[in-house]
Amino acid sequence: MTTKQKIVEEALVLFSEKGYSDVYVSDIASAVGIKAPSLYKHFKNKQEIFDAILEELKTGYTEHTASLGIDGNNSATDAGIYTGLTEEAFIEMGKNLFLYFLHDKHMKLFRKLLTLEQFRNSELADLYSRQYFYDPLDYQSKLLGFLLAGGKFKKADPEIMALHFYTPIYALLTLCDRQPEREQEALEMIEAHIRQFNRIYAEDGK
Amino acid sequence: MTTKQKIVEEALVLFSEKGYSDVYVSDIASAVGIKAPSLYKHFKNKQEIFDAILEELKTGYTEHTASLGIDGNNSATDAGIYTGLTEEAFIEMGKNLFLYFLHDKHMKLFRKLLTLEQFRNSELADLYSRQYFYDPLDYQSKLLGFLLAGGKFKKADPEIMALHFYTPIYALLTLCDRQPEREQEALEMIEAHIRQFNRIYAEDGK
DNA sequence: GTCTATAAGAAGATAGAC
DNA sequence: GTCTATCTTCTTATAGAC
Repeated sequence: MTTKQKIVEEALVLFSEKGYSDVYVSDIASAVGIKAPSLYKHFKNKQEIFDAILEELKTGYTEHTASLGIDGNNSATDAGIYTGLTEEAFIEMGKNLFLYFLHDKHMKLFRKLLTLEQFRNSELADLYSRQYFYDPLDYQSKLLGFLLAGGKFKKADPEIMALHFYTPIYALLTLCDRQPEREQEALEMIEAHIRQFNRIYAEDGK
Repeated sequence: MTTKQKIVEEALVLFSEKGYSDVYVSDIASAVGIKAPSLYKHFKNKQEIFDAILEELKTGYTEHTASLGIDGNNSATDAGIYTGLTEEAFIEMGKNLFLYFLHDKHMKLFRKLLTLEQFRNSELADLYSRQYFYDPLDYQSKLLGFLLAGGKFKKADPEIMALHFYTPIYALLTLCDRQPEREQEALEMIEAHIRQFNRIYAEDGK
């Protein structure tokens, strides 16, 4: 890995914990293992390091969503997978999704960065909303729309159903970002949540 | 209002937008209408201003929760109110709760402050979790427990039911903190959410 | 590309007049 | 209690040697 890449990487770690202003150029340099002035051979100034992080965040997210087929192209095949799932497998899938969001290094760092900078940067506010509200809801609602069409659930608005499925996971995610020691408790709530979600949305009499 | 109170008030406004480090003592002084050195006649240093805000947050929240009866004493009477509600009134109540959280000046400022400082101060992390996760869920689950006992809903775990009721509202609240222009859209989602919540938790055949 | 030395300026805090 | 002037420290950034 080049020094330039290391700088971006270490800066992201620091910014995600303390926010832009409380991270000093010398902190980043230290983390990389060089002195602050050397850093200016790679970036014009501190802001340019932050911008490089943003670029990575944006391109990375675009690639990620494209691969997930959030544009809707893959939902049909995804639904094919889900319709055959048992409740236990469904729960395992929910937990795994939560754990991926929670522990994937770049996901976590970017999410915390967005949390800290959302009120001062409207571009980041928009990115946060898309990444942790609209896109997951879109994806889930398309998926649930297919399951609904397949008769797996009682008739309901798939968008609200997605809200009911996703927002508990979202709330627990932000809880664990803040207090990682609550992860076990969060996982137990997710399991109970999905079990009850399945039950209340199950067709009458099931 | 004393100058000291004005300082705390204006500092809160500024901290909630930009976070502790990006607000300068001179900014606070300006907002109050004095010069920075004058401010040191009222507070020993910048941190002491922040601490005064925290004190206000903590005492204010204690009083607020006590008045709401989050300790459980009032849930019975509250349930008495809710059992007689029509769906429309239930929706109106949900919207009003959301709007109160969203627009009440101190609620909003403190919430944004907690959001910005949660990763650097474990006391604030804990306060955030209590204030926007555990306490609302406790309150709602007690309330829903009474409604469940009254036969208004199908049998379910009231804690998870509270999760299903509250977390969509929480997610929309944080969305609107970030992007206030989405308030109308959020209100519409809350209405649709509560309608569907009532329907899926309704006893079979209702 | 990395270093030491240092400039330039910002921000917190104090001294002392009024 | 508020002000102007000032001190101190911290932080970004540059200069120039290696």
